[in-house]
Amino acid sequence: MTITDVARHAQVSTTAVSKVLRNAGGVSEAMRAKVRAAIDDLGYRPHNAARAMRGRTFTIGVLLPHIRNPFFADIIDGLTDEISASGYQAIMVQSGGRDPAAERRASDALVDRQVDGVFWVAPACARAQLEQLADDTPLVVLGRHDRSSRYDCVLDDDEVGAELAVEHLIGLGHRRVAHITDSLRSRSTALLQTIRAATYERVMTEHGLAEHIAVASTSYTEEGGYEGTRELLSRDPRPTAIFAGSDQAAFGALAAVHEAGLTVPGDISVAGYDNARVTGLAHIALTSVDQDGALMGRTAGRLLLERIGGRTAAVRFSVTPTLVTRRSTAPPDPRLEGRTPDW
Amino acid sequence: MTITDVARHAQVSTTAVSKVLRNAGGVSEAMRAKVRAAIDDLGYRPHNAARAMRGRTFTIGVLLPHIRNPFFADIIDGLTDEISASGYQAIMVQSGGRDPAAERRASDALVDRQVDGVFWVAPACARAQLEQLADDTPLVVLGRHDRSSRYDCVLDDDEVGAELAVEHLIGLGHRRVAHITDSLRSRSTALLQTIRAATYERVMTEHGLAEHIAVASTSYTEEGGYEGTRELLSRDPRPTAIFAGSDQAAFGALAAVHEAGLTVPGDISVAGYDNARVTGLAHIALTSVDQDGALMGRTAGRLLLERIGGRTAAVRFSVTPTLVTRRSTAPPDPRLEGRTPDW
DNA sequence: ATGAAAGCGCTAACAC
DNA sequence: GTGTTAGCGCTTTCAT
Repeated sequence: MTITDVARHAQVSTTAVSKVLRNAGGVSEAMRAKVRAAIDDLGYRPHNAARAMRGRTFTIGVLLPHIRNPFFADIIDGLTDEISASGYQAIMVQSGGRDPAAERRASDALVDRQVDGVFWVAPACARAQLEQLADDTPLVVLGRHDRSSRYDCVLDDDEVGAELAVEHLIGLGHRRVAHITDSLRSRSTALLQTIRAATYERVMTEHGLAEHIAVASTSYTEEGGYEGTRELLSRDPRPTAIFAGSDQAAFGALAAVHEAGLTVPGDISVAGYDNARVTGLAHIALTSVDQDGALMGRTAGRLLLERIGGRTAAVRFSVTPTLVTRRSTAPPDPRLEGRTPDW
Repeated sequence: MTITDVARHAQVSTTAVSKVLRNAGGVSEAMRAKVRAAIDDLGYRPHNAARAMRGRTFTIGVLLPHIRNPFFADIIDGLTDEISASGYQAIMVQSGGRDPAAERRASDALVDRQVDGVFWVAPACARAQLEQLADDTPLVVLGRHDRSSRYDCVLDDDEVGAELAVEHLIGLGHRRVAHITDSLRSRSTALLQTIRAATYERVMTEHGLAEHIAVASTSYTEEGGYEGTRELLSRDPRPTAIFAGSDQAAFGALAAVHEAGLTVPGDISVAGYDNARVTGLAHIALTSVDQDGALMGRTAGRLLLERIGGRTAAVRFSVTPTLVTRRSTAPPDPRLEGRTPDW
């Protein structure tokens, strides 16, 4: 079942069919109707590989570090929603996130498959690699702070978000506020974990709490939050609040706190980041920085379609996060603040 | 950079290069070496679309209902692990899971992109649709119980798993054990949610607890577990234990229980199903039926590669689940069992 | 064992 | 506005 069959069945040329298929101009209404009828008659579907040889694949490649984070699901739902009417199909590939070689392979795999555009969530590679990719194919990057004139960026203001969380905890009366970050760093300050961690330190310092800065450098996963919290809890005195750099890490933190026989927020307050749609449904409703993943996903989809459509000027879309206060944060127990007086 | 460039650089024919590329026979060792050198020299990567026109795409299509379930992540990790050395690349597409038309579109999208094989996780469509797909391309299905001679099945024994969970709760002394299931049903008994629910009813009945059967039919998601539990808690007398058909639903259940001012396992025991790798790290460590997602993913990968390699005989791989007991289940509070005596 | 050449199904430049 | 036709890069006969 090829374009030739459709052309024969409709008694027209393959060119005409091709034009109708691509919604290209230069076809009469009558022609369009005839061709559409033939396509429906025959149940014809264009051969993607053949199209890829000369033109579009109508495929958008999505690179995700992994699929364990429900916040990514929010983003993808937004993207899918935005592109669903366009005839484009999103295909997702795991980039691994922590192994540069694996990440590169995943990116190459999409280029090799001739995707019409790439949506890359939280790339860990160097900016140069992104720009190189952007020269090949339209690119939208989510969650990086470095600027580029060759691809679009969608991000939230992580400095504002981290500040909201830390100010919230300090405002509740906490002094020993600890932080869990992701150990993956680049030399630049482009990675969101770097910015969240730096902001944490800045706000602590501004409040005269520099001596209480305590960072566990693990990862933004449940395991990372769990391990990081175990480490933080072993310090003396232990923190009374933990700002985890992601909700997943915060959930791991809750597990570690509970396992240590402590309560949240009685003994320790815990705040997260992302506020994925399900975060409010957690057993301990988690205080979290909200960055509207669905909106970011939708925007990324729109920007990518625009780029595929020919736009070359770079766009930077930044979401301002807000704090959603729930039950996992509360003022510290006065007895836990500072060392026990001597008298 | 095409195969012609490589051929010219190596001073051989394109045929020779093609053979080396595909590890086909009929090439001398010297030829092979020359060609490989040229490929390395030029940094050549085969053009996937061109290959797809005549041969393989070296791509495996994965259909997932969504990416919100960490158990799926376990499965995908297993799959990726298994196929990583084979030169195949997995691309994932969301099937939506609940809308038959969307599911069909997702499946078509993979066929259109000429994937060499499809791995379909928890399809909701009719068996006929699976067989039709299997006629087009090698297919491995995960989580369906209907048998077919045309594709391979990977599944766990959901009857055993559900029995383990319900027997565990009854064994602890619970009588009012409720169940949360997924409302998506097919006419056949092929869907795992149907089997888990039917087994729950069977075991309850066998223990003379038919009158206490209580099923909330929502979905296997956090939201589904939350809504289902709210409904179950509104009954009088309310259940003392809930067997949720998935861990995600169980997490939603925990939230609803907590929100109702009740405790787990003090007032209500909660058991789940799947035991994804992170389940043990939840704030309330969840009792769950373990079905080794990574093993299932690895097996699916192996079976698919075998099928792509030419096997046509159908294989059915079934995992026997086990119960992992954690802190979310305990004997019921005696005061909650039965109505208060009259004396 | 090696190479020449015919397509695979489509798009786009070009002719009418 | 419509049709003819030359490729896109690869695999695969079929000669040699």
